[in-house]
Amino acid sequence: MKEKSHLLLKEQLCFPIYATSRMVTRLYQPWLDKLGLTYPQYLVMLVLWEEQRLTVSQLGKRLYLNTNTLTPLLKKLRDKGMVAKERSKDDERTVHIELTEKGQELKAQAEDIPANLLEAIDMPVEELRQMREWMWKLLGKFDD
Amino acid sequence: MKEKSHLLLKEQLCFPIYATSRMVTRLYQPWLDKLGLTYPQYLVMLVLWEEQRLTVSQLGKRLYLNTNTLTPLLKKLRDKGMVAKERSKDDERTVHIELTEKGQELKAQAEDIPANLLEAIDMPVEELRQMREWMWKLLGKFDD
DNA sequence: GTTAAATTTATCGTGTGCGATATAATCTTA
DNA sequence: TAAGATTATATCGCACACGATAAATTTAAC
Repeated sequence: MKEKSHLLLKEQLCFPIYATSRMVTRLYQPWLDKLGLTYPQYLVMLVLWEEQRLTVSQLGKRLYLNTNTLTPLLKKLRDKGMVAKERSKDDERTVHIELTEKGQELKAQAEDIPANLLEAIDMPVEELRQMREWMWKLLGKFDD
Repeated sequence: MKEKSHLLLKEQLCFPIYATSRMVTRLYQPWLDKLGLTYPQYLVMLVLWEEQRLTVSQLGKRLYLNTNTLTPLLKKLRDKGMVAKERSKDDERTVHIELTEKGQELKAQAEDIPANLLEAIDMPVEELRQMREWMWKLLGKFDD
């Protein structure tokens, strides 16, 4: 008996995650444009709005991003006046990233974004919550 | 009474989708390296293994990708000898993408990938199935 | 205490994604 | 049937991601 191939696009888990990720990023665009941020830059700001000040590698751990992504991205955020970079005096290898006043103020303009996105996505809140939970679980498996 | 901010990273849906997408792509890497494919290239091959021959825009619709992504990607797949490009005779605007024999043969080497990924992800099948279903539903909302 | 290993950030090269625009071919309709 | 709209693909520019490597600093081993 011939076995069925498991290579159908519809059967993959990977593909809808990948496509949904890009789709969600696109949904953010109109709001992020108003803030002058790209989507990954917005993620960095989310973390900083929670923490105010942390090192590049701490940021990387929170967002699962390496320095080869973060370094140029942070440079752009600094150029926009959103963050300040300061090399630590204790350990000259580490660089602290800190919100500027301008970056702090931007938070107020971002407060509506989550609600607007929820509306655009238009799915039952419980399903979204469950998806979020499962994906965090999945991410947790590869925290190293 | 002061309202709680909804800008916490843990509360966002967007972020785990984004991070999980990159994480899953990383999990594919070792297997895709053996095939000499990148992840988006693999997605194109998945579609072609189902359809054999279709136009650039049909591919784009299936994968939610535009030509500005597909054109250079298809050029690379052609350089690797996986696909052939042929401008249609009926309508000279359209370009047909077709599997080469080499591209066809690569499918056999890919057959194990889904099972290996399932193992690596190590989540209950039912949860994965449900996630997949919800994400396809989400994608469907923005099919235009 | 000197040196090798480890840590932290930065740099480089390749491959996407995607908005904006260009180009060429086809269709439409007055 | 010819101008204008539409369609299909390609090109360009910018911003990630990420593997590989480098550079600077600190830690650890001897």
